Amino acid sequence: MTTRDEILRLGEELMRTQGFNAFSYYHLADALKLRPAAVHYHFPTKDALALSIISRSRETFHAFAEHAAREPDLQKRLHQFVRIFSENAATDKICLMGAAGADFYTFGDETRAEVQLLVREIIVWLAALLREGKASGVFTFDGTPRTRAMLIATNMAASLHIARILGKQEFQRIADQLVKDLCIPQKSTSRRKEKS
Amino acid sequence: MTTRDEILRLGEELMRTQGFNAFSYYHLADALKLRPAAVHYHFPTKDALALSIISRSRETFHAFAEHAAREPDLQKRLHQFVRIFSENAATDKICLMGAAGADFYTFGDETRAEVQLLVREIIVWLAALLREGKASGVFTFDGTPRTRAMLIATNMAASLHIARILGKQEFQRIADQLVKDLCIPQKSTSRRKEKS
DNA sequence: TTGACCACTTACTAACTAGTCAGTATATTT
DNA sequence: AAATATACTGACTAGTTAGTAAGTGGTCAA
Repeated sequence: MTTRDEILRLGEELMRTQGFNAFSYYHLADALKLRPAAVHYHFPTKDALALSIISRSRETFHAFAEHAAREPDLQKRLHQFVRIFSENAATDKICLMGAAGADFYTFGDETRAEVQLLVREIIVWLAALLREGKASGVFTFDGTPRTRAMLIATNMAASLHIARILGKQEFQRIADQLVKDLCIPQKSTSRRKEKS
Repeated sequence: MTTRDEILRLGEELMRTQGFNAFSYYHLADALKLRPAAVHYHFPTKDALALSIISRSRETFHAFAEHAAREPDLQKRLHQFVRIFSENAATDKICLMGAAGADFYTFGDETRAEVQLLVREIIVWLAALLREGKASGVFTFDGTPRTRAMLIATNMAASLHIARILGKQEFQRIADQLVKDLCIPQKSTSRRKEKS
């Protein structure tokens, strides 16, 4: 692992635990046994670092999407998505959407655009999963796949905050109900509902 | 309005726009035409300020709850709750739950406890509304009122992040669908479903 | 009118902040 | 062997940070 990658990894971790404005180049350098100037060598400004962190996270999500595409069971694919957040809840991290959303107005234009791109890609991926799942009768929901994707994404993002504040056990409660809502068309009847 | 109140008001605004670690006592003092030491006079440490901001926000919510209790129509009461967030979306603010959740680990123990109290109170209030609404046939949902309250609270909190990142119009989409989910028992059939 | 209290200001500190620049050791290329 | 590029270090700056301490002007009560 290169120094650049280590800075990005630690930078993202600090961003998602303490917040982007709660750590400095000194913190990064100290933890990686470097001088602060070495961090500036790789990322001239802190905003450039933020941009690279978001960009790297986009690539990570692309890799996830590619991996998830090999899973034919759409319900399991949804679970893979939920598991990303579940792992974050376990390590007291919030997601980049939550972290970058909070620090949004301290970023420059380019970085904001990158955050926008990341969120859009997540929503688009999730909406496609929901659309396909609805068409094949695996998922049931009202409204457009995109709106439903945003409801699920917001559930996941903020449940990481709730997990920090009220306790980790709350995450699973939220996630389980969310999946239930989508996967059990009619709980009290056995009839399957199909629309459009 | 006293200086103390002005500091709290501005502090909360900055916390919910820039983030708690993105403003300083100098920023507060400068905007209020004071010296930084005057801010320290009212709030000795920054964590004491955070505690007071959260505490004040709890009182604001208590006042809201008292006001909302006078509304007999539960659907309208839900709309009043959603309107709080709608106003925040319009002014590019995130809610205190979202802001405090992001900065959670930079707070001291007392302040964290106060954040926990705030979130718990919101969840308890919302769960009570849902329970009452389900019993009277106004709302329909699966799972416990508390879990459903957390799903709705997370939708509201993170939709403010989404509104910043993707645009304000996204908030209303999310809010409308959320209300629809709760208030329209069966969209394609006219049968009412009751459980427990 | 004295004294006490309140809400500050002035002046300060020590630590930290992002960011710069001139070097330097090491490897790679020519 | 010389030139070049990479990945740094050391030393630095100018500005900002939270926080302190001593003093000041005003109000109010005894």
